Amino acid sequence: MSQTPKQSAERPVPTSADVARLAGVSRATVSYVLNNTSAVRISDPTRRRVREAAEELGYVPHAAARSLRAGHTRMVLLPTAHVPVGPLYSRFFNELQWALRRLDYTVVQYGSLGLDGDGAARAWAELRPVAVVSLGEVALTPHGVGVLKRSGAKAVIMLGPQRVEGAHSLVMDQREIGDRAVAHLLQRGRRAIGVVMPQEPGLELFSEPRLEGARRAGAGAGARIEPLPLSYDEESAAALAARWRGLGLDAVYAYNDEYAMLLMRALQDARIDVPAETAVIGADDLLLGRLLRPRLSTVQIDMVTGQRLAELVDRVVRDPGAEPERHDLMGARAVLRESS
Amino acid sequence: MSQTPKQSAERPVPTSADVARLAGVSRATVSYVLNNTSAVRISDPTRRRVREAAEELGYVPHAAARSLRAGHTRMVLLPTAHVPVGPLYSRFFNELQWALRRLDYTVVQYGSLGLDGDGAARAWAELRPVAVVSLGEVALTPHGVGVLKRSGAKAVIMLGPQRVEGAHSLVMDQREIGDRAVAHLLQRGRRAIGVVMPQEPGLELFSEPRLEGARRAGAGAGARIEPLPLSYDEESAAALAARWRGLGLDAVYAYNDEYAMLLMRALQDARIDVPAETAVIGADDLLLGRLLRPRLSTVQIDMVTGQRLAELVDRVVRDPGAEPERHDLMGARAVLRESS
DNA sequence: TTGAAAGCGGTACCAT
DNA sequence: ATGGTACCGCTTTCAA
Repeated sequence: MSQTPKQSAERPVPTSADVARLAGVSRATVSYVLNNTSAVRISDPTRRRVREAAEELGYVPHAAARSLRAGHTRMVLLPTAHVPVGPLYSRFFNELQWALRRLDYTVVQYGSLGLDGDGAARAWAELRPVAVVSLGEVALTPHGVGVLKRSGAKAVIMLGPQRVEGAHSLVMDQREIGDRAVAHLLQRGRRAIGVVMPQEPGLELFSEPRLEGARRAGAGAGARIEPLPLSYDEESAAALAARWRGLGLDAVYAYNDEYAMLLMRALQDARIDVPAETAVIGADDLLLGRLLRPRLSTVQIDMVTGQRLAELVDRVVRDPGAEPERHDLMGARAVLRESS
Repeated sequence: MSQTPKQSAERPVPTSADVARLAGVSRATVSYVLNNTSAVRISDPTRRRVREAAEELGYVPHAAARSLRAGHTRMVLLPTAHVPVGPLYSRFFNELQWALRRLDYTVVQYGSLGLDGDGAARAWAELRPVAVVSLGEVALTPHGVGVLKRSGAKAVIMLGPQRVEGAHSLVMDQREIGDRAVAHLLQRGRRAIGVVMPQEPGLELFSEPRLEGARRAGAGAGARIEPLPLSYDEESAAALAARWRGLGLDAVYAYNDEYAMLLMRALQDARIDVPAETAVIGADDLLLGRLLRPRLSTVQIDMVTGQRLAELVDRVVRDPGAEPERHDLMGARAVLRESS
């Protein structure tokens, strides 16, 4: 036991048949004992022998074999491309994992970086998950939804900026955020508004609709809306700040709090007064945004709770026949602090 | 096709036998065609028929059945408890995922929230992954390593604060970080040093060794080291700042940049001059730390690249017999900005 | 109370 | 060039 098991690669993995042999019973009995099958009475001595044999061999059941036989899994697949950053997101994610586990699902995040919509759906379908919950980073097509359902997925739930045919959709309309931000700036008397567009890949799904929402809000008031590409580094921010006065803007909605903090600092370093000369607003309501001076105004976003989403998953799994629902669950409101 | 498939739950999932029947060939032929088996010649017309049949039925192979037959998987399991926050970590994570996919592994994150070391190892072993890479959030015991290896895992790699018997260990000695931070403060002439201890759960694995490193560095110079519990909210920071002068400290190492930013702001609001009265240093070298004034000094941490880790995984999988290696791969160095 | 055996969905050997 | 079939590990009915 204390010896280095360098031959472990050679030794075959113990199966229930090995346990049965060692305990002197049949494989059926092993299964009954280890699964506590209530429909069958097994004598206590036998139970003990089986348990000891399993322990001694270090037997661990083979999940694939089990679910193959069962014809279904309890796997909930969460496809991820980029691990999303931000405390809002990660709190949601942890909640969801925890809640699903409590409902006896196995939560598996499947890295789908570099797969297109249909290829990804195929790869997911091969795993025969009982449910797929897409957080919107990987585009899900109606065809992809069909593939998943035909492969036995009871629930396909899309959490993201847009609704997908055939899937239950939790629509987080990102346009709301841009809308609220710009509406807030308009209300503060601004009329020439920049909208920061992050250059980092993978954010377009969020930044584009936010810009659209900003445009919508601006159009109603005859305001000017100006997209501003920005990379998440100090040089890019400084460059933008250097040509700021030439842009003729009196306000900026900076995608989220991180970009807002970055840009606000660059503006201040370029001697542009915030908020007097230029108002700044972010989004996400990060704690860190309150640490700068002036305190950063922001758009607070209501996120669905992991608990609620887990309940939806479970409900749809139990009753897959129901029509795909569409919930609009995003609420967003501007929070005035000091930067706008 | 355009009709709502509300009966989809009823329709059985198509198997390769269904494809064979529709194409008028045997299951073997289906397998050959769809896997492009080179050892076998199949006529082009047959190939086409099989492909069309598969397409028409929406056939997707069953990964569990395949790996059951094959006797092994290409799954690399990444257990996660809390999704870690921070750009450093998420960049590493994305890199690792990408690099492993390029090496033809399937990357699966398995949520292990609320499982203890051995229970978690068992749950992982059921999936029969070819490799397990623990990022240190879920404690891995020597016994757990044994379970995994006996279940067929070729590589068990532990990336974390401490080495684990039997596993390849990439030791990121967190003590280094506390050590460097305090050494830096000593060098700046400070002698009474607070060490922020986050109260958020799940961080002890990092905060405790960092404190230990701080103590070690302080002991050599006869400095005073004072642990300071702090929650990640403004109230907690304000409360700590309010009693700051009573603590008699002239410097603080604040766990990481986020806590450092929070505390520094609270100190400033309490009219404690940074760095004159109290020096502040964080860790992680976040971009946001440079946005505060004074700019936050920090400890920069070398993280192993995802690429390198993926290569290690692949190497160990190919040659599982090799003795577990132990790499000390953490480099850390203090970066003087303005807050210390 | 326990055992024998079928079968889940693939793959690959051996025939034909 | 293609088909028949044994087998991977486990669960579950049916018999004994």
